[in-house]
Amino acid sequence: MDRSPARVTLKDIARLAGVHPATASRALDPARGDMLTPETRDRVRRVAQEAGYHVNSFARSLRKNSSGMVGVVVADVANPFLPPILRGIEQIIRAEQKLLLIAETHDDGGTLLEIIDHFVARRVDAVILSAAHFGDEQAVASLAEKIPVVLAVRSVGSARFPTITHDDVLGGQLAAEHLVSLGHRDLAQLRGPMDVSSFRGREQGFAAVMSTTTARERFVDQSAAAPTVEEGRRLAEAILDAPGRHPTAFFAHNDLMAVGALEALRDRGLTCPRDISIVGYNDAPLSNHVNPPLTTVRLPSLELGRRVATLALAVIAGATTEPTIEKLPPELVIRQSTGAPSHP
Amino acid sequence: MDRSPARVTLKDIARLAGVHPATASRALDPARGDMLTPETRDRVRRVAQEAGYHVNSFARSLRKNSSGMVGVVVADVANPFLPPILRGIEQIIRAEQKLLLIAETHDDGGTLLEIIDHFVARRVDAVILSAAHFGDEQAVASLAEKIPVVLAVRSVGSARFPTITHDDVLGGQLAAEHLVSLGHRDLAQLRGPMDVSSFRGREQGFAAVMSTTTARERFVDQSAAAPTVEEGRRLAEAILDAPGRHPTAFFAHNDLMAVGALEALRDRGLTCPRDISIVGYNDAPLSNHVNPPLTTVRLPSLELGRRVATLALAVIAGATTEPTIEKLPPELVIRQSTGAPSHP
DNA sequence: TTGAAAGCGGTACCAG
DNA sequence: CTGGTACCGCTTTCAA
Repeated sequence: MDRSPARVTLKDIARLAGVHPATASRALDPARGDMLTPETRDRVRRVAQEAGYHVNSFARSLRKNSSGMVGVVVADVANPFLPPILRGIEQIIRAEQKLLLIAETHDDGGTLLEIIDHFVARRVDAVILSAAHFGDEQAVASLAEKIPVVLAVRSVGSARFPTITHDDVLGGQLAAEHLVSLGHRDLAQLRGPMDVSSFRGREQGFAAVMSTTTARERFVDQSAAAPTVEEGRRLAEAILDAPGRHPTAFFAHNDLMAVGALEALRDRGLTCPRDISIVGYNDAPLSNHVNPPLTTVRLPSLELGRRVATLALAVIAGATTEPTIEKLPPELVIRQSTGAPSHP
Repeated sequence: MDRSPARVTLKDIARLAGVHPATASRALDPARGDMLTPETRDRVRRVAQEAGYHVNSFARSLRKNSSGMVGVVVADVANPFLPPILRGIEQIIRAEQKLLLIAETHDDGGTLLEIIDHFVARRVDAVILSAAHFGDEQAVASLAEKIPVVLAVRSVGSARFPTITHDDVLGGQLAAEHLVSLGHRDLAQLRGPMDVSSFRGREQGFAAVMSTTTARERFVDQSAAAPTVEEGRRLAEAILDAPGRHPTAFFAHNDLMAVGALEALRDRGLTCPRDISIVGYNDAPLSNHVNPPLTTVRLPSLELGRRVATLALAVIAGATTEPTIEKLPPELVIRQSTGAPSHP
């Protein structure tokens, strides 16, 4: 396979069509095509077509100083709630003829910095960051000096940047209210990583409801290092194995963690929801098929993706970057992992 | 936010360091750094560091005619077996200081063509294609004339291109042998889209075993339009609602389809595995937590990602593109959705 | 409406 | 070891 057939350049097309490169450039640009005689334009286009011409996007980008790419930073592609967000973003971005550059941090600060460097070097038109931690404000600020940045899903704490998240506080409230209204009075949270705004919000929304009722929240001093099945199991075990009565309900900050808690129950001969009710978060795929089907909080992720991409486009276009922070409302999905406590 | 602080260029660094741009260029390139006096080199590097210099990758790429990016085409990011593959690819690619460009086809041929165009225009160094259909051979061939292409997961049928897949035929065999050895004699496949090599392979592996035993495979004329829960349910329903006795075992070409079949059983008051055993495929997240936990076929996906990326790198480096086709062996994971037939 | 020329920011080659 | 120079392919003034 000979792979360097000296690619066709604009000059070639110009020569073939008997015009100046500048003219060829105009003919091929839809926006400026009508500066030419239709004949010239069509001739050039036809020649380009036949010769299999493709612009060299480096040259174009170098000249225009814009890459036509939008960078997306996520913590972990494997997180099942991301795909709908990515899809929403992609729908909007592709409609603009731009391409998506996706990178993963694995929640590592150093990797985030590296990725930012890459994105800056590649002059992406904007960065959509959905992997922020509370500590990342500096890094984001310095990035934002160079490239438009939009925060998705997770905020950095302050409202310095345009941000679109799910309303995690409301989500935590919904979970708490549901459990309290079922009659639970002794509840515990299985908390996700506390340096991420999403989990912090859920924690606060939940706690806020607790403080206005006769129910009380079990003090748990640990939180998950990552929102995984293993960590959910670990936290649940710590609570279940503590001396004294166990709580009658768990609010897990994530469906995977909820599943981990389910495992811990099962190991101890407890059943859900008879002994302990569990609310998850995200409505991950198959969470309606685990045993028992999970009561959870569903997020408008596709919509979030679309909005965040639209916002990014607006910022690229130079819309005033009022640091809005918009929160999309979640929805409680009641299934079979929650019920009234059996010994109230 | 002023976003055009006239970015620092190599010329600026050269001026600041009192050297010629060409020298600055050499100082900043690790590969050519030792052509200079250590003092000059370090001075330039320090200046660059302090000034916050980043190469303009367009300029570099224009000159080098290489983008430093590898394009990955997938059918659907939401498919839960993709993340480990992507992770494997990313590990290898990032180690090479290259970036990943990810695009989705949604299994649409037109979209594939568009994406290919984008990738060609952006001069990605290589394309890793894991969204191929049997009909795509032409498109791939024409792409391969311009850019190194490596096929992942799905082949196009012929062995014209370097390809690394899972061994789907073996996977189908494992499923069939397992069910037959449990005593099943009347079995059916819930087939995935038949224009994708993976599903075709599974079908053939399964059928091959059938033909060497006394078991027989129920004729089912439909296959899934997409490997989803809904399609799995639809196919299962068609079989269950057909007149006469139903088979005692299903081989679903995908875990999601298996879950759909589970739904269909439940609706009809049948239970798994007592009435019908089900084998899934992929070992998707949570497939060990559905009810009952799925017997399935596990794929070495991370490994596949790593190999395919390594292969892509080799092809970029100009290694002879002998159109190898390598197949990674899957593994049967026995859980509780399979058992001996109750009325043999 | 079209052509000429300059330059985007680097890198590579040749000379010194 | 370093400087000079040309040029990668395209877009964009400015003139004609």
